[in-house]
Amino acid sequence: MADYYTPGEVARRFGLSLDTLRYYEREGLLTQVERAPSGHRRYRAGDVELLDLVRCLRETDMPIARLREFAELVREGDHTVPQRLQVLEEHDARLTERIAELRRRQEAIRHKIDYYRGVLAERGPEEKEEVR
Amino acid sequence: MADYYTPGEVARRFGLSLDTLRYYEREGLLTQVERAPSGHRRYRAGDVELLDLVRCLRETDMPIARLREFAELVREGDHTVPQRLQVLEEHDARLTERIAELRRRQEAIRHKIDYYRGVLAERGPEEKEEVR
DNA sequence: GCTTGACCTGGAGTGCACTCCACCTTCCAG
DNA sequence: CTGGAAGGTGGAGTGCACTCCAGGTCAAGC
Repeated sequence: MADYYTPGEVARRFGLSLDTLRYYEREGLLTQVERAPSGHRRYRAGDVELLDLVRCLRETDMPIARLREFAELVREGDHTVPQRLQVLEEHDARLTERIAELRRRQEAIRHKIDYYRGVLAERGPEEKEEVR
Repeated sequence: MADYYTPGEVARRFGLSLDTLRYYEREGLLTQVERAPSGHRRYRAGDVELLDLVRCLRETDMPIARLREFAELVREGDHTVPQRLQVLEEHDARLTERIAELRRRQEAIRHKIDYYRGVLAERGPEEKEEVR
């Protein structure tokens, strides 16, 4: 139990494949990951923390390109906090809008469901014989 | 003002491109669309209604393959209403789960935003001079 | 020492949902 | 009657986010 995580551990923890993990690194979504002398990756707490945010943003559909920009800001240092904040605030707003849209669409779908239920309720009774 | 819509009208109405409209038809997401003798498509009220549902399901991320299955049920006739209902109910449940997940992720993102704001508030005051 | 499982790299391949293109026909306002 | 907009077809191309693969190296228990 050292002070770092192996690729396998990280992959399991976040439900990502090793390939995805490496892909994210190649694409610059993580700060440079340390290596053992053997070349094996060693994920530190900071890597895991950033990855946690990355996954959070990915699962809310932030595109890889935007995530890369964000990761670049992180790499540039503490003076980019205002820009990072802006990225997150904008994403938060998008997310609010997206959730609202999904809710609206869900409403419409539920109306359709109700309509179909009505159809079944109306014709169901007298067709019970016929159908079976 | 006839009792049908042209492709352009339908595309504008739903915010889809003509290519997408034709693509949906090719993929079997619509019931067969009528044609004028010239070959031009004529969308009837029924087509528009189905397309409205299709778009609703697409914008809530139902895959094309599943939409095709649904459209096939529609083409098979009224006796498939129970299956259609099942498809919609399942999608509704998925959607509920998806919305809940987005909300959870949004919570996490907002925590990060608050954290960044804290960072700025703490170091901001004495750096105001320095920064500008 | 050897096997087995985890890890490495560079690069190719995949699946999805469009999107674009070339080239031809049809419609309709002036 | 004509020019431009709208529409048609088949097929190729695109962008995104992975995902897979070959052909190796490394670590650890027996």
